[in-house]
Amino acid sequence: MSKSSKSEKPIKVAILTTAKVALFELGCAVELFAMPRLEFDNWYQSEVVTFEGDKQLAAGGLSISSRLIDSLYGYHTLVIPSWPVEQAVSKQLIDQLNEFNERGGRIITFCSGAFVLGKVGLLDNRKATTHWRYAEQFKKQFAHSHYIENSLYVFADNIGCSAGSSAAIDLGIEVIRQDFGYEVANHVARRLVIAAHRSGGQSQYVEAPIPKSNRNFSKVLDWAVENINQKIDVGILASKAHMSRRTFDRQFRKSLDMSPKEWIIKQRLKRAKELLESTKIGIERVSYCAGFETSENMRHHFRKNLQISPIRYRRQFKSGTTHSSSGACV
DNA sequence: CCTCACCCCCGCCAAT
DNA sequence: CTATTGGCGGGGGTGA
Repeated sequence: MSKSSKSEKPIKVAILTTAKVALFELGCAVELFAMPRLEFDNWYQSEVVTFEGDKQLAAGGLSISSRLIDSLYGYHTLVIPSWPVEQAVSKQLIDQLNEFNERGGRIITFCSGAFVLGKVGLLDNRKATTHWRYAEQFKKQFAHSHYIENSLYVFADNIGCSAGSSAAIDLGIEVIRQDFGYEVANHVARRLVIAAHRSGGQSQYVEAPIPKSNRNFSKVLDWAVENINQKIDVGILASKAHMSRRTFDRQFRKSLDMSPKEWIIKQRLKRAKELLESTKIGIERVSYCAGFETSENMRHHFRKNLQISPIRYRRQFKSGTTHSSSGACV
């Protein structure tokens, strides 16, 4: 199943509701995927759906009426905004989810929605996350899945989970970025009036309500992103975080489940992708702006991480859509 | 592709 | 006693 937004059919999205659905997360899903956005061609075609009858009771006595379906056939993406953690998943839904997954459908969950995937077994041997308030229960209940601490969202191989409310939007924006590119994602973020670039863009990688010690940690990441075009020595990062090199390495692994160097390369790739998608800057200069120093180096990491060359990556996104200036970097 | 100097990362362990 | 810290060093990855 391809994810191109060219002149093909729009991507069909199902947003699943259930009794006692969390309204904020449901709202996020609707806002991200179901708002009409006439400014974009081929925007998602989304529906709120349920397997449970024509009305669900939500908080505050609000009743929601959504389309009753008995199959996920025809949808490309399923969003599960939340799920009452104690509530069982019906046989029908289990079967539908398995089938949907095997068919190559994409599933993203917000907050407690991850419990559905857990119960179905789709998170076995996979990285996952959920709202921190369910973390302990989640780890206990789904011992086969690899719970990632302190991460706002995880998304890989067509399955994504995110933590609480605002992380849901971060995940949604990431999905939009993959489907429509960097500029469109930014545009949507702007319309939602959320910070697409929260102070340098990276505080999102560290869960917010964590006191002091982690504060400078995220500051350092912000600093790194702002200076991504330069050489970045891990030792410098450690000293900026007021930690020994060894402790920094450990903290980093614990928070982000990757090594500092790995993270830096990810950031460089991200920057390079942005430039390739939204500007016409030459490859040589893109690699320089992203801090790769040489284009061979960049090509190496593109191949390794994205299985595609920079040029081909750019061509993928050249689809008569928005073209912007030649743009200066730094 | 290869090669080589350098840098990173993580297990180990002693110290706190 | 356990938990955390941080120095060391080897093996492996990175970059020119």
